[in-house]
Amino acid sequence: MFPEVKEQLDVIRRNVVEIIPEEDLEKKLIKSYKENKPLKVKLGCDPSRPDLHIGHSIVLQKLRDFQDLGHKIVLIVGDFTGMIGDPSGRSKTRPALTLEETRINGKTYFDQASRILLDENLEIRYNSEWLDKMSFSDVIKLSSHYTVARILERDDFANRFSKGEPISMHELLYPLSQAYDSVAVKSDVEIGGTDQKFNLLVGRDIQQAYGQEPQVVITNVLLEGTDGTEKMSKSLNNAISFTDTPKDIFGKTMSIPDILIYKYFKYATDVSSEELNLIKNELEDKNTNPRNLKVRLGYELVKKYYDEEKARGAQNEFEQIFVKKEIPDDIPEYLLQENEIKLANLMKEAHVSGSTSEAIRLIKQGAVSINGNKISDIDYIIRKQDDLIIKAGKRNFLKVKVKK
RNA sequence: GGGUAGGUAGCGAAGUGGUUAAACGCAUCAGACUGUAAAUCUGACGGCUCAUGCCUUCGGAGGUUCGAAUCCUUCCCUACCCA
Repeated sequence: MFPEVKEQLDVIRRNVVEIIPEEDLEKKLIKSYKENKPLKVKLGCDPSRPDLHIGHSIVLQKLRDFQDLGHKIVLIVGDFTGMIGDPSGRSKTRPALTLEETRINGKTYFDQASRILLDENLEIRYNSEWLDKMSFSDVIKLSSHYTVARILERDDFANRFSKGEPISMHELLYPLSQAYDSVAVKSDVEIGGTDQKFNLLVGRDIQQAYGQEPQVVITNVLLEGTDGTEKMSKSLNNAISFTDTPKDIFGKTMSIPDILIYKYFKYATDVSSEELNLIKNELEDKNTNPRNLKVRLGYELVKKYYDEEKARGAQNEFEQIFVKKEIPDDIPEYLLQENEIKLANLMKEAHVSGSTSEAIRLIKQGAVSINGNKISDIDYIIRKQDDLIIKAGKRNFLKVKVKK
């Protein structure tokens, strides 16, 4: 039923950062093979930020590999831990969510994750199921299995502590509760990003403390965001989300720094390893314009989350606006009611700008044009005549329609 | 319980009675340029029918003063030290 262990290991190793410890994984695979019993592979999902981005796709893809090999994956929605908020990589305490909010977010999470995962060999659990039922003495018992010194080994806690930033008691419980999830579902393997390494390892210790065989930990690459430096994150405004429009996925891709091109191809798209090699060669060739590879990358990403047609469309539209500087086909419309109105006011009305002041600023800066003619008069008045197209900045268009 | 240092625009961080809508950095937006929504340079960046004008901001509420982010009172919040 399962492929040979060696073959499985090859698939599992691909694109991951660390397998801790690798011998244990092999042992578990051998056992599973002999007993014809799938491994349980756990992933904790953070329901506080349900918007999945292409950085998440790396871990999801790895889960998919396990599914394809015939193993069982368990997604744990941290609806209960969501009330704590994982402090990983954060410098601040995160806002706690209500149980209900985390449930709603959990739902959105799966809708998006299903673009990569299979429905079979998939189990979804909410950790409130067991964590909410723990008594205070259960919590004390759990806490007794770990020490403060070890918790403080975690970089982000250590940093915050030394900088004198607040760390609430309940945050210290986060790694423990996540570890307890592993006990509750008896996971064989847990996967996550490299930033999760600490939490994942705590899972091993806690499982042992509860008399279980410790899980194998697999960490995956973290993808930098479109800014090229910070890790991709919705809150840093550098993420390409699953739910972004084809236009946005393409456009954001075009804005990444050149050095990230290969990494994005490798970890975020479905291109084959042969193609990947070709891309690598092209990138090393000084005669290649990296822009062309970015176009290809944008195309691949849109294709992955939508389809080829949308990918072509997004590419065409991008070239239309930015290369040929034409007006895109699909732009917002505004129905003009007044007989005459100041341009700046209209811009605010139609949400082209956030305020009249901003609109005036844009006009002053020469960013606004009507039907292609630049407007520099801040008091410019629009009269009810024919339909017209206002352009503010590079990609902000508005079609003004006149009621006939 | 005692003590000390703090809470400033989206974020970080100056400013300790007037010329401060508040330095600077990041983020953001625009213009130029380009290989592109990269990089770089320039500018803008609380709101107002843009005006050497008005209004609203410096944890909250009061107060002193011609005038307060700056002084006083009180409340709330955070960190650290001592117990």
